[in-house]
Amino acid sequence: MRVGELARTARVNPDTVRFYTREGLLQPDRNPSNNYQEYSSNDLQKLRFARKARQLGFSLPEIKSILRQADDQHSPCPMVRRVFGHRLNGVEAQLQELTGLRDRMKSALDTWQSMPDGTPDGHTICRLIEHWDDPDKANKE
Amino acid sequence: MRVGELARTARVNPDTVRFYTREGLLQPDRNPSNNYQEYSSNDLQKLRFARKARQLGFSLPEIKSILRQADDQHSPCPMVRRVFGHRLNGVEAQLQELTGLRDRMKSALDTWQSMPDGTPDGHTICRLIEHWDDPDKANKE
DNA sequence: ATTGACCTGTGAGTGACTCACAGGTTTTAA
DNA sequence: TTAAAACCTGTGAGTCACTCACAGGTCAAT
Repeated sequence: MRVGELARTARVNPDTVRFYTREGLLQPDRNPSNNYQEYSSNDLQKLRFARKARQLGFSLPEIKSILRQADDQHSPCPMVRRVFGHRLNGVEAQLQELTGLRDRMKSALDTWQSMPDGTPDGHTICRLIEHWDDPDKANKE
Repeated sequence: MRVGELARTARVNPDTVRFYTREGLLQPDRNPSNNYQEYSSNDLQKLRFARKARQLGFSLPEIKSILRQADDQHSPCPMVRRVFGHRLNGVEAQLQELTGLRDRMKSALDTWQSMPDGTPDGHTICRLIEHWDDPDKANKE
């Protein structure tokens, strides 16, 4: 496959594929006749993995070394284990925080929902902002 | 308060405070004698709100207009409602995705845990990458 | 009076893309 | 067959939300 096809099947911007290739995450062959890049299904797997890993907060250098380790079947990988463990902690924390904030948003939206449409609610926003750290107050009159 | 104190009490980098001020999110008074910026407790509230909103994925322009609406008590705010609703959807989706990925990470880590330390596990990484979208397989022999 | 901790504005750097451009290639379809 | 559309190439610049560095001004404490 070439960039466009790879990008389409992985639902990724072609420029991202090119960028990852520049950065060495993907190492496609080259068609010597036209200098086009030729990606394998292995590259597709790597690309998919990279995108998921990015969502989890891994950096490109981290992803790159994980991918390198995977290529080299014969080396142990305490590093990968460490990075994974570390990231897992971060993800858990983020998840907790996000859940709390989501609930806060929801109740704010509920409050607004119960007001007739078009009602001036600068006050509600104000209260929301003022008591953002204090969810009980934000919901009260 | 001046930048330093505001930044300290909100646990934010002073440069971020300066940046938000440049961007118009915060509008401190100026001490005309020394040209220093003077922040109010209202600014502190706005700053705290802005940081939370950022975590929820609001952009700075979005936060800015929410803050503007809050300043202007007398205008309705269908826009704020819309932006909030929109963001809430995004946050929910992100939360769902993140939860799934977290579980995937956890089980991968469990698999690795059960192997003696230092064991070459390139295979596991490979399997993890190959079957990243297929959680059942990633955990099987 | 000097040190050190603050403040000022401006400009550059970061990470991870994303877009724009100029030019070469390949596919489609008239 | 040829022209147009749809690809590909590299490079460089733009984006967002910071973050750091710098050169110089201000202020409190010793």
